[in-house]
Amino acid sequence: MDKNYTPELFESEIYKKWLDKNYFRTDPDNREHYSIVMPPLNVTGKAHIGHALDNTIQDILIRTKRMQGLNTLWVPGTDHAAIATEQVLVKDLKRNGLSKETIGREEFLKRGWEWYGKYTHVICDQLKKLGVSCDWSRLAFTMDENLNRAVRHVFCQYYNEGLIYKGKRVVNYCPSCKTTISDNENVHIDQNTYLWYIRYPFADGSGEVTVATTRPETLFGDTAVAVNPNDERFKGQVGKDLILPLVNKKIKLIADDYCEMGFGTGAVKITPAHDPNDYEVGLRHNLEVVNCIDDDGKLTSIAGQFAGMDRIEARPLIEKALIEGGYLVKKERYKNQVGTCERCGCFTEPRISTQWFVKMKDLARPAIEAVKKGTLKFHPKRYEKTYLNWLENIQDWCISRQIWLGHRIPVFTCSHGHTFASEEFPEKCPVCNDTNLQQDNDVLDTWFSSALWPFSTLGYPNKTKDLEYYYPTSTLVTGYDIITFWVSKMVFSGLKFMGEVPFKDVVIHGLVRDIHGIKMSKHLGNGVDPIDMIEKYGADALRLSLINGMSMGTDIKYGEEKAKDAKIFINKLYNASKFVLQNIQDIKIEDINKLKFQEKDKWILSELDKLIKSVNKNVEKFALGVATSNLIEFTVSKFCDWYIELSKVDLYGSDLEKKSKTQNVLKYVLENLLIIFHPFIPFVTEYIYQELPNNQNTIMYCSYPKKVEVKGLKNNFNQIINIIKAIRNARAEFNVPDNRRTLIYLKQEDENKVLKENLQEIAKLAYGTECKIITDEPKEKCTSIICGDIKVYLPMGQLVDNEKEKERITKEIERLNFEIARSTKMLSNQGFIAKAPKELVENEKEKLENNKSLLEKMQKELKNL
RNA sequence: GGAAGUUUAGCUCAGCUGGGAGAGCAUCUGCCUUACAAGCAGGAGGUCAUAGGUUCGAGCCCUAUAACUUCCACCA
Repeated sequence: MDKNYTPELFESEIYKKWLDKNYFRTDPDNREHYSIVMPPLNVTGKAHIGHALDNTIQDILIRTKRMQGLNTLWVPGTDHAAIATEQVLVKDLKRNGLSKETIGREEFLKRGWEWYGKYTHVICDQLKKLGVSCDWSRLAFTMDENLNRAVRHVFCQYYNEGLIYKGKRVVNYCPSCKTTISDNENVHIDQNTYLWYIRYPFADGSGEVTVATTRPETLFGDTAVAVNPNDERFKGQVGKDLILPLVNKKIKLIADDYCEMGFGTGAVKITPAHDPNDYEVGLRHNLEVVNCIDDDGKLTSIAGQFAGMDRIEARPLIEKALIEGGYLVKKERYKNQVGTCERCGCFTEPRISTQWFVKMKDLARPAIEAVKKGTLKFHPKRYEKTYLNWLENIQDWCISRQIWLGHRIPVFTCSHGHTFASEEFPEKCPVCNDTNLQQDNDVLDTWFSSALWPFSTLGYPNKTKDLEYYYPTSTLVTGYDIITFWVSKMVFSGLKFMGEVPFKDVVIHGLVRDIHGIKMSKHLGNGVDPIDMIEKYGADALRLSLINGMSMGTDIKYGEEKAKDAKIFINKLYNASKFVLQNIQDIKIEDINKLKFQEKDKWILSELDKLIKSVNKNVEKFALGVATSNLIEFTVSKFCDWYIELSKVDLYGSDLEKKSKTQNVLKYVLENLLIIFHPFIPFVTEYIYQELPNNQNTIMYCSYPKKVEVKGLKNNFNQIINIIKAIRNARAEFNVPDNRRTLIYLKQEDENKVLKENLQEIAKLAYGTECKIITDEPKEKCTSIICGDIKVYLPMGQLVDNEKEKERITKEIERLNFEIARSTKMLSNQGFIAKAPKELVENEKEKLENNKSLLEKMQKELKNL
């Protein structure tokens, strides 16, 4: 082994071996299963650090369950990310002076496939670098033929059950992406704008009504002005005609509850084509719908001189025209929220259009039930609220998108106007046998296909073995940002088409932010590239740095330092392993159960036992960050700091039996440590494991321990640790440098076997030349330390001076007095005695007694000086 | 407008069903001890956001307040 940990030397080689040996591959059998479907990765670009986190969590769960002997399936997959990919392609065409329309739908789709073919492996390769143990033979893509079939099948079923309908609605439309987007993709941002107060004169010249608006440019689409029916100010005027400024056409003053009396001027202009509320009002009052903004976000011919101008750019000109016409009453600064397109950031337009919808009410109900009944659990639980809140206020789902990439809506119309949905491409109209069929032009929202992910990837709509065996999947891991987007849709789809929830546990993790807590973005350039981190520090370090200390569901502040720190720790583990390996070359492996342990062996084994149990428990609870800190703590503070140092006494000693025993314990502890660490840092653990004698082909299939399989681990080793620590303390207090060794005298009140067994260990770890048990006070000048029943004398010659010694003891006496006072106070509290658990009271009493006797001893010491 | 989260050492965060405040990094002191100087040993550093309450006992439970963050929502 190299002197230091150098992951680049073995990570890719190990991954290749895992792949070559087909270790990730699995098929149904008679074992219990554990399955995860990977949230599909967008084939638009590189993996980011969020992907690294998401997939590390999944890999940890999968590897653990695999080692626990379950039939473990992890399905990887990619998503066609239609809108994003289409944008990239369109941009590309534009660069070459082309457009979608010039090359046509077929050619465009062909280019889409080329793109997917080219970039799928890019993102998959990046995941492989991370060490993910998913079954690559099942790599799925939302536009694979089988998944397409699932989409069409589901669509047709919805359609035939009347759950899908075509309807006119005001939807969010992005003029730059040129498609409808869902409410989820419509991001509201704060905006500093103005409120324009515009005068609408009555047609009969009997006065005017002033309305306030944030969007003067939609004025051209106004078809009414509304006031509240109870508003006294407008009594007798409702029903009269108003003149629409700039357009000079007549519109009515109507009364509708939608208009709130206390707000603005009490009158609001109604633009049914460009505002969802106004549209509703329009329906109630049978108003005309006038489109004044077209597909490109430009004003239509109704806007007269402004026709053809961008709606935002036209605003100041319209304002000018209003002023000139004497219509503008005033303009006030105003703060409000506007919708923007999540993808391109430009202002979205609420727009009336014909779209396809899924009726949600009935689908949502069982999905709500599932969480309420606990068949589906969120971790942490608080995210159930996000989920429930959304489903309980569900709107119908707009599933049509005006783009070309993706699943084209399988609805056909014949020349006689018969419309029907068909799973396969139909030859003729089922009603009139007409063969002249026209397919709907729109494609489906990408989430429509991802909603089916947990079963479409397992073979649905075919009744496959995989589907039968692995569905419902066990755990879904994803970020809180797509609970409503995706998780909820999978749940109602799973319940609807499979009759069961798609997964039992939903593990929600937070977002990875930059070191200042700011969201990483290309725009800000504050992103951390996971591949960079892997190249610099290794995949294991990246994984560990993301997981360690993470609290599930909470955002992570991440900086390169974390990867560096993780690498430093792994180096430590690597070196400890190197030490063990170097010292067990001549090991005679024995049954660990048959060894007669020394106290220190029992101690480390009992610590290992605690560790294993706690890691088991925490992984079960998805508290992965706690599990890693347990693992690190054990490795550094138990194994390295103590046991390895202690083991040197026997390894370098002349007692061969002790040496062999120690070798066996070292191997046992290291091996178990590697195994429970493996899911978190798979590469280095496999690498080291391969160096161990008597191993299996891979650590991946070692059985994951539930506890240490050894009896009789009770030990009294802590007193030795305490003695060593006390000596180190005392030495530091007298400023004795570590390289200056002294004799150590130990005086015991009673015969102490543990002490006798560990004299060399104490000497080694407490910087002694030798450790002697004495019966009388030593003659040299010493400092003395009281450690329970043991009194330690350190002959430190000149360094010991009485004043300093007095100071030290006085300090200790002060501390004891404080402790005694505290205990006494507690024990004299009747409430405490009566109500606290007995054990606690007993403990307190014992502590008090101990401290009292220690105090006595210390006082005697002080007197002697 | 509704909802959730966070507030603990200089920094990043742990802290279980209430029972003497923890880790890592940074910092200070001493050490190249043959696994590791990417290291070892020791130290300093906290009114657990604020104010009340419940309790024998509160970082933890309850109520208010403040600051920050996020999600949801059609108010011109």
